[in-house]
Amino acid sequence: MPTPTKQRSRSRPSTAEPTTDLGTTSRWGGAHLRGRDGRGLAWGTMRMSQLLLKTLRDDPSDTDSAGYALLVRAGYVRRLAAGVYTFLPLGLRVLQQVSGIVRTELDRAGMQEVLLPALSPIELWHASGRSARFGTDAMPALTVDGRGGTFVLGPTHEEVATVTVAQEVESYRQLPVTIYQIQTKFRDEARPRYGLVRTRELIMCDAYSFDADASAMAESYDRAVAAYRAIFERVGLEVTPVVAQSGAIGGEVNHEFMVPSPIGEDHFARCSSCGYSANTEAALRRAPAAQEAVMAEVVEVATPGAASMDEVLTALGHLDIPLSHMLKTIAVRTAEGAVAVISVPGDREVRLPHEWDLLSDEEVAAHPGLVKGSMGPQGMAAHGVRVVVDDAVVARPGPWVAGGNTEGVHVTGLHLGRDFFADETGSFVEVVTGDGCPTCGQPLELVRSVEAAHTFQLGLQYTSKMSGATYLDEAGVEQQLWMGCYGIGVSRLLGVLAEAHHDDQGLCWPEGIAPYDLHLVTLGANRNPAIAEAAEQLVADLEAAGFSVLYDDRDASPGVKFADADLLGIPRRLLVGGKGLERGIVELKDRRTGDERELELTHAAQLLGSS
RNA sequence: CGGGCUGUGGCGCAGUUUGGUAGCGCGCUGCGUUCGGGACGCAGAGGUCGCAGGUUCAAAUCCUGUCAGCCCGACCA
Repeated sequence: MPTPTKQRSRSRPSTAEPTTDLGTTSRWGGAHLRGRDGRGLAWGTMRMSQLLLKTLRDDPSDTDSAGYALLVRAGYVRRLAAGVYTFLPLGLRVLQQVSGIVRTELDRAGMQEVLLPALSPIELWHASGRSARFGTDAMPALTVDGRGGTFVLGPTHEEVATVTVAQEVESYRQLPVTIYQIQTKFRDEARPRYGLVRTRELIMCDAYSFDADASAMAESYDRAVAAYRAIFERVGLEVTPVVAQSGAIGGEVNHEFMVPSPIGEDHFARCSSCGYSANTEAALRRAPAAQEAVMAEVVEVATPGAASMDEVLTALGHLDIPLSHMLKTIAVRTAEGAVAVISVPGDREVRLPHEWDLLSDEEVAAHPGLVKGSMGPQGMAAHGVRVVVDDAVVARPGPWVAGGNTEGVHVTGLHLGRDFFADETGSFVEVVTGDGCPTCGQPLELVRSVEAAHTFQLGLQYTSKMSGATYLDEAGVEQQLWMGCYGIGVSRLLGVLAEAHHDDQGLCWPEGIAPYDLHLVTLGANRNPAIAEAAEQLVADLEAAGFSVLYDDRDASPGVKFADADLLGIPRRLLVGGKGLERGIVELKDRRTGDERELELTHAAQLLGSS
């Protein structure tokens, strides 16, 4: 239920007649004339005969998901360009509902709302070092050249937030402080998809905390995470915060907030028995059970031209070796800068730890001992290359098939501990459903999901580079600010919500998210003035009771009105028609369940308010 | 950024193979009949066929280029 403010006067008659008194519900009496109750949406009534809305019977051709197709068909959003959307009145109302919830929860957590500029001078990005990444895929930012120089259309706001707080904060007495904003961000997305889920222009809520030291930063972080959980709870989405990186390097903490969804572009691993969860880049799995080694001799086999696992398998076809007994070996640079090879079973994908990078073809070619397409872990010590092997290789020491470290040659019968030696072992494969949970050993499952929010403990990453991001401590000593940042995709949430709440007929918004509380439909009002009068009176009663109402006063056929009501997805539909009016009742239908109920017309507003 | 496909009234599409001057459904406007789950009749409005060149007596149709969009992949703060 909404928590309507009941301070509006009851003495505001609703009438279909045009009037010069803008204080009444005139024929122009849209919500925009009626004020807001501080936080939630404007209450009052929107007449569909006045609403900027056109519903579509068919799916537009460019829709790629059910929720997005319905948002377009129901007239909530329109696409202007790839990944760029217009919010029409209904869509904006939903957006405002979601941002209202975000605001309430963040304010409650002690954060303070600001509005940072979308445009920021590129010098700021030079200072943080992030401009160097603009040309890469790592940070596809958009820039504009103006008279004042080059500006970045903000993809995120760590720099601006840091500068802003640095200007205002001078003393430990002012800490901690967390600011947030709800604002449009710009990202030069390579491939926009799924309507509002992956866009080039997006509405995001981003928060930035500043603290005196690491432990205070961690406290702010925990508060932000708790606030984010509360937000997801209120919008009715299941969320799992997952560890986003292995944390092996640098101790940087960060979590992705994953919402399971059919339109998810990510997967995360989840253990239903102990609650372990991590995204696929960070997820570990328990070492497989040890197997007895079957000793075999090392044999070189010619595999001309075979570089990929499949090609090698084909070249060795006569030996009948399963993919899982082949070693996939790739060359990498570790976070410390050392060259290493990682060997995993051939039927698994390598998981690179945080800040480890694949060696480029040129680097491989330049390194003696590394042969692209024929790499193996044996004999690497002689070339100063570290050998990292996955636990599965430890569990089953041999025999393995690997590259022969010579062009066109592979080797069979390799054994760990005899023919090659591990400098480091661990979980280096991407987990798959059925792998053992690293903490409890029960099977993990992979869940398709959307990243709906992301939180970071940034530490001194920005504040150490941006000048003036310091404060004086109790001893009068200058200290650097410890920073955290927290982003939640507000417009993306809309896309996820539409995907999560719909059926074959249309959208089914949850209460508190829907653009209006009630959808009032009349049937036959143009032929029977009594129906129009009854509906007008009901609208007035509902308004007085604090409800926002979408009033279908159009002269349209019943089928059209019903179909539109289902499509728009407002939780409860009220129907005033000839049949019911004879008995003095109005019919109430729940959009989601389809349950119908009759209410006494004269007390309907009261009954709805107390139910 | 690679590979594939598609651009024709507001929306969804046919027409392109075999060049002959644009059509269907929905929507829209007017009038009338209807009216409790996307009604019907009659009369209308609306398109330089993405754009630019070229071939031809003639181009939505053939050729070249270009732009945009979609799908698969790569990538993803």
